[in-house]
Amino acid sequence: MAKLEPIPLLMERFARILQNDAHHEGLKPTQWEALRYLARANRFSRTPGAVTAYLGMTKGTVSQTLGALENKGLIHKKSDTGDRRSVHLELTSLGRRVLEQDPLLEMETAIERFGRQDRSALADLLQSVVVGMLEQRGRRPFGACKACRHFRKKAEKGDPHFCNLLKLPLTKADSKQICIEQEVG
Amino acid sequence: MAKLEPIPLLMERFARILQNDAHHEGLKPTQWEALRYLARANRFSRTPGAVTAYLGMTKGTVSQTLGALENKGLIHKKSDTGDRRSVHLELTSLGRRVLEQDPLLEMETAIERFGRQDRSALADLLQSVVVGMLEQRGRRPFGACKACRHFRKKAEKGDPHFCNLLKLPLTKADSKQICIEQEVG
DNA sequence: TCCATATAGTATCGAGTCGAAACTTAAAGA
DNA sequence: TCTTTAAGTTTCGACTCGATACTATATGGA
Repeated sequence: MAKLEPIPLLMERFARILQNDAHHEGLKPTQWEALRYLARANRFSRTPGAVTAYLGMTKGTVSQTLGALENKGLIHKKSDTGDRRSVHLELTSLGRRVLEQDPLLEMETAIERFGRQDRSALADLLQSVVVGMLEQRGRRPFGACKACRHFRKKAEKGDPHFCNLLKLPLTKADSKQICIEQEVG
Repeated sequence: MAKLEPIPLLMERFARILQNDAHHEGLKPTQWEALRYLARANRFSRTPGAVTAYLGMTKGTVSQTLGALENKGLIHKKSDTGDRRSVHLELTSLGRRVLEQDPLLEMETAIERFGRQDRSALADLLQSVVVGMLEQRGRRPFGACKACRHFRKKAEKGDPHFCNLLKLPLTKADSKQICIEQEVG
């Protein structure tokens, strides 16, 4: 193995490769990121505000990106029946189909060459760094609902899970998705 | 530690953080990348063509980015006295000063929390992934001159090193910088 | 020598990114 | 009710980015 480059520079090069790959299917890198997020976010977290917080950008920029996705027919906007200021976002079936061509999947082959141990070590270190950097910047982690301290597991078979923050029942699907409100235990 | 996210998604989030951080000092992310590259490239590799190959973008885009850096007074263009098609790029002293404010340096604190072993493991895995992805895409690694198979170490104290591809003598500084021609042993 | 071809780089176009700031509704609180 | 806060959109200007066309110079034959 050749001499190792500094970690920040490796990360920068990595980020650039991802960025370049993400110019496919007529979508831009940021549009892919928003689309991916919406596919993984639970129903409380599929709003322009949540996308803004997740991506860490200004709401104006995100509004434009979501507008572009809507124009392409990949997402659908629906205003909240309760709070009429807020908007709910849903992937369309076309949006779901496009996501199957996600260029980020290309990365899998470059990672498969590692064994389970190495992959797990890499994921562990990366997650530490990412969470650390998010904390430094005062941002939420956006982890899975079920890994949140507000999550209450169903008591008996057949019951729903429960979010103790929003005071709402949760389906199994909800609990697997990422949530803007997530707070680690 | 919370449940681990998939590696591609961690990388995506990481890349986004870097991208957002890179909107400082009046520079854009791509401009930082080009500036960083030019600070680390040896004299054979400080041309628009080399920057293009390093960043993996089209030459038109890179030409514009370099134009922006020149307008800001951070780099200086000089046409080659031999081949009058080609251009040599140099950082100005202002460019060097701006680079001291590089937002990528912020990342250091998030990495310092790890021990030597973890950092080294992370660098090792990352470099494997990056090199693998570059190979997949038919791109050059752009490693350090002295790690290249064309590199010939100086025979005696006082002598220069030598590049066996370009048939040119190399200073110690040259040999530490990154080279577009680099090929691993 | 002439000419085709390749190479280094620039210019232009159109869609999109991005932060900043102004703006529009709508909710919430005093 | 009046003010403040919150969710989103709109507009602006500089820049990104691939695609395409273009200029100028080099190179390698016939």
